[in-house]
Amino acid sequence: MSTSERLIESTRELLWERGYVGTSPKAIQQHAGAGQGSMYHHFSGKPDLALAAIRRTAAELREQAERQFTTPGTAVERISAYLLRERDVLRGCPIGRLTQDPEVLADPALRGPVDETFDWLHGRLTEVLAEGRERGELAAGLDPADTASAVMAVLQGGYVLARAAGSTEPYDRAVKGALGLLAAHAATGAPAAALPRPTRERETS
Amino acid sequence: MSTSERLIESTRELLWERGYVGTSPKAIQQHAGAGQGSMYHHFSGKPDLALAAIRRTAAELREQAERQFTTPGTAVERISAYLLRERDVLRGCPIGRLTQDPEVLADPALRGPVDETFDWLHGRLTEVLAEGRERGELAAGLDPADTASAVMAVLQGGYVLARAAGSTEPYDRAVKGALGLLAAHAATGAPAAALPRPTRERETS
DNA sequence: GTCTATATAAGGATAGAC
DNA sequence: GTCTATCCTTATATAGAC
Repeated sequence: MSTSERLIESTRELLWERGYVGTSPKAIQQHAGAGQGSMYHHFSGKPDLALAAIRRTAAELREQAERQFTTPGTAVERISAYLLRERDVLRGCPIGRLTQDPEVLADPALRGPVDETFDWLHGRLTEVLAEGRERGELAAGLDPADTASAVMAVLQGGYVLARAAGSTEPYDRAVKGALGLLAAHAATGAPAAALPRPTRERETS
Repeated sequence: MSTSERLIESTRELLWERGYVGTSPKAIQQHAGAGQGSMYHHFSGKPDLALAAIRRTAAELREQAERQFTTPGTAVERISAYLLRERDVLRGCPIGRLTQDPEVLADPALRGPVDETFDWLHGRLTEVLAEGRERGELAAGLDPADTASAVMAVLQGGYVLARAAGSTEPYDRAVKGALGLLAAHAATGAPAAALPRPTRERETS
């Protein structure tokens, strides 16, 4: 892997774990096994490097999410697949995390990918839910856009609760609770069966 | 207000806005209008001061939440009151925020109040929901503990989404979506009416 | 209790040799 | 492209006078 690649990957790791303020150029260099000059040769500084890292993380998140959405099955099944996907719960969301960094939010370039990622996700989830409603899988009274936001919030909030507890339990409960509510809102006759639930620690995203 | 009080209050503000790593003793002192010696006279250092600040914020959060829970009305109404309460959405949750600070999570003393606050909140919400189920307001199939986690997650996640978007919209949508799902899960005949929704920016918690 | 030195490390970067 | 030297600022205290 090239030095530039290693720098980006190291920055992704550190941003995820320590956030923007908590990540120093020196820490990145050491993690990447690169010298100062090397870093400042490839990138103009910390914000530039962070931008590259954030963009890549955002792109990866979209790819992974899209995989659950294009799965065959009912809307509830696809939403379940998304929420129940194996995740590194205790590390939290690498994109949602950036939301707590005032310097990230203050910089339009850094904030852009964060905002756009959630926007895209909301759009996709809304589509899936709207489709399910049209097919009669979900009650007509369900608002796809609002429900999509609720699903995303359960995910993001589940991470927060899990980190506070130092355990995935609150995350698992929240997902289970949300899917329970969603299944109850399914039009009569729709299966809305729960899928198996593998949650492991320590695994990329 | 005493110097020590001003230091604690300033720390609360800064922790909320910038987090633990992002908050320096110097910044606290300036915000409090206190000198270095003053701060180190009253507190042994940054962790000590942060502990006092976090404890107070946690206590305040509990008091505010308890107010919504002791309100008269059905379970869904009390949950609605809690979620729809006026909040400073774009500032996020002053306790949930700490969850993104590795140094806070790594220090049992600092992490304790965070963990306990969510634990307490989960217990209270579970009670409210269980009560509603017993009274026949909610379907028997609803799991109070899981649903309580889902409600908390919607709140915490709603903050995250709102900050990413720079707008309260995703938060409002998530809450609306969640209450919609919850209302649908109410036993037939229960009112589960939506309450008015005032969300303002810039207001203490 | 508060103020003013003083101190060591880290943050974030530039300059210029190789 | 990478390395070393150097620079200024901030972070986080400690020491001791007032």
